[in-house]
Amino acid sequence: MAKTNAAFMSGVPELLVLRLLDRQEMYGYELVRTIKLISNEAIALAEGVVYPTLHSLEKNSFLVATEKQVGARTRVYYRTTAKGKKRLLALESEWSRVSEGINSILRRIPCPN
Amino acid sequence: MAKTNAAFMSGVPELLVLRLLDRQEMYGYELVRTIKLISNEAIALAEGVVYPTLHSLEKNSFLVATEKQVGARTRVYYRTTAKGKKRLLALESEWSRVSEGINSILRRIPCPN
DNA sequence: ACATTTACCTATCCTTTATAGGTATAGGCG
DNA sequence: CGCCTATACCTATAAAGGATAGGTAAATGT
Repeated sequence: MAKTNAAFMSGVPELLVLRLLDRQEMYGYELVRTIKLISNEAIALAEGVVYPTLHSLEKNSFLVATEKQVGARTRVYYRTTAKGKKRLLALESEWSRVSEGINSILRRIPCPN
Repeated sequence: MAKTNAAFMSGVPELLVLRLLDRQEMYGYELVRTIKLISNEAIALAEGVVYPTLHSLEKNSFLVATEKQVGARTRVYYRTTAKGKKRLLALESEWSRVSEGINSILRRIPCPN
């Protein structure tokens, strides 16, 4: 039961997964731990969120999967495709557009009333 | 048919509506225009999003409504309650936590491979 | 031996935004 | 006057996707 991130999470799993996999190939369980770690515990995506995200991204050809044997165990590594890189750029620009829009509203000094 | 903001919008209508109404009381239609304006067109919430948000916030006692006659027309003004102000603080802190978590991941310089 | 961690997965729930309508008044313009 | 646009409110339904809660199995630690 991962700590939940109530609001502001729509689109975030897709963005972060694409971003990390664009840096280097990783497997699902690794993504879960890494996102939690490098966001300073701010974002904890449950496995039940990450795996469906990976499958959906793969289905849309944003990612490709490669199975690797590690001892007797199989890991499924993912990396971004060219299409996935384009998708990532679009999401990043969407993120900066929206988050800056929000921040520009939040930054306004409240009226004293 | 307002321009749509595909992703990254969960929790945003509630946050922005509360934030603006905490500054000064406003009515729904005014919120729609104002949010679009002061976000530099980055965020356009349709009326079909704003009105249900207002009703839901009012139902939860985060807002109170006051009807005002303007000529022969009725405007419904909303302002935050004490409970709404607390809710706003919680959402703001949640927003900064999540958005900083995301940005701290996006900021990482990509590996050259 | 047993519990925990690693590693994968899916089904269902639930929230809530998006879309697409609808009503009615006010105001500008030819 | 007649028409269009802007103002101002509203709701019903669709659609998406994150949250939760499961489940399997191997590896590792105690």
